[in-house]
Amino acid sequence: MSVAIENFVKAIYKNGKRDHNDTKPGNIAKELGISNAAATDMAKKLATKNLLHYEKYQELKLTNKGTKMALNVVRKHRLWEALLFKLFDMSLHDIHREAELLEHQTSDLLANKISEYLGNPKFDPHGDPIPNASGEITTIDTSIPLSNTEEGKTYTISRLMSDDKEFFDFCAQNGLKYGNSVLISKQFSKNKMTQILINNNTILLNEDFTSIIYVNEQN
Amino acid sequence: MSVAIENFVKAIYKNGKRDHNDTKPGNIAKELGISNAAATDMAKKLATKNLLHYEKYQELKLTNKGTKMALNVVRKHRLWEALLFKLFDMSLHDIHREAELLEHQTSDLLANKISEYLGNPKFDPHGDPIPNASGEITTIDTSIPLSNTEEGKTYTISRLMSDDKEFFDFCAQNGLKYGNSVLISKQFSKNKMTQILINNNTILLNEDFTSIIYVNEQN
DNA sequence: AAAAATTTTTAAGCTTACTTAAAAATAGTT
DNA sequence: AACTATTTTTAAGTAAGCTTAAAAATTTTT
Repeated sequence: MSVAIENFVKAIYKNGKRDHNDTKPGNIAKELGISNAAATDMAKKLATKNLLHYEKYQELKLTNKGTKMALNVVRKHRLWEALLFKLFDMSLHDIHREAELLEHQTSDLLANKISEYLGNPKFDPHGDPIPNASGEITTIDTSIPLSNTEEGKTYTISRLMSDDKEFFDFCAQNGLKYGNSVLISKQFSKNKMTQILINNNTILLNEDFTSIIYVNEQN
Repeated sequence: MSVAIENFVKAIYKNGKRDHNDTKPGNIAKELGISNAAATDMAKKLATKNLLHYEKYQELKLTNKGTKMALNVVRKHRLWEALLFKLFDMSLHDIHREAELLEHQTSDLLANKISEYLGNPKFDPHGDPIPNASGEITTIDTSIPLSNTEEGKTYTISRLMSDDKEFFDFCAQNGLKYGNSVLISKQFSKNKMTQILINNNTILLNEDFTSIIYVNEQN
């Protein structure tokens, strides 16, 4: 299976996981930076390969086979992120970009070796869960976006759901890192801003950020 | 530049380094597993990109630009081999296969990070020299094939110049490994066999093997 | 040096993964 | 409900990197 196909099923998988699950060709096209026409073509083709269900004008739905393929690519991506993060001093954004390419050129054998070397980690450096070799995500995700947190409580950062360089640069500068603690100083419901205390610094985040930073409540 | 192009210049580079330097399209085609026609087409195309000099029916010759590209790919290949060898328990053959794919999906930045992490090694696990970031091979290779050694002398294995699984399996079983010592017990000039003593075992090698195992004399 | 064998080149054609442009269907707005 | 805007689909076309088959040139053999 080609890189284009792997990326296609991966895009459907990711878009399907989101709030407003939109997996119509146009959204997948946007995700991949290709034309809508190309996405429709590919969707039809992958339907014949039993990777997804295609019905005109409807959302694209991965079959079990398609989901398995997507999870296998996601597994390799996240294992590479974890390995590069451990070995090298590189920004999360750079690590993501390298993993985006390496994920398609990695045998199952190598993926298993990386996993073993890292002690079979359950999460990558963004806090995203790493599927196991069978394509299952065994961890239960109880985390919530920062936008849904309560004033005065303290949380642990569990996921940074983004690929964006500026976002990661901002995170790196402000200690917004997987595992770190944040205290919610104030929730401004009107303009959907959130004020947090982290590393003894007070910072103010807008919804763009509070919707992609996930946390778990500390007990 | 595409994977096909990178592999093409790499194949010319490798074939150009051999004894009977044959870089005509047919040999490159054989190396890459494509048709002669495809190799001729590609050669013409790469000439327009200033990667090689093409003259009908003549050997293909890399330009400086082409050589630089080839060495950059070779560098990434060998750095991956060195890294995988260090981190994981995998056969040299498997390591080679993974590196063959990863080499094309590796930024210069990542290559430099790998090199740095490994302490800027000069050789990969086969003993092949690793070009530096400028595409230069600074080491001087004084090694000779086992077939040219003298009876009674002891040598250090410096290179295993092969990609073949069976060869590596044989090497692994018999302690034929980069850095190990071999004593030449006997050279049979008639049938070009060589008897060596390694790890207290006497083994007999034919020319297929003695021509690709390189060694340095121990003083 | 001529004949035979091999290699290289040319030509035509294929598949993959795209593109743009226009037609058809759906979704949003008044 | 009708009109408008957007999205999806269809259709035609392109570039990369191959293929096979046949013609042209080179190399090897006798």
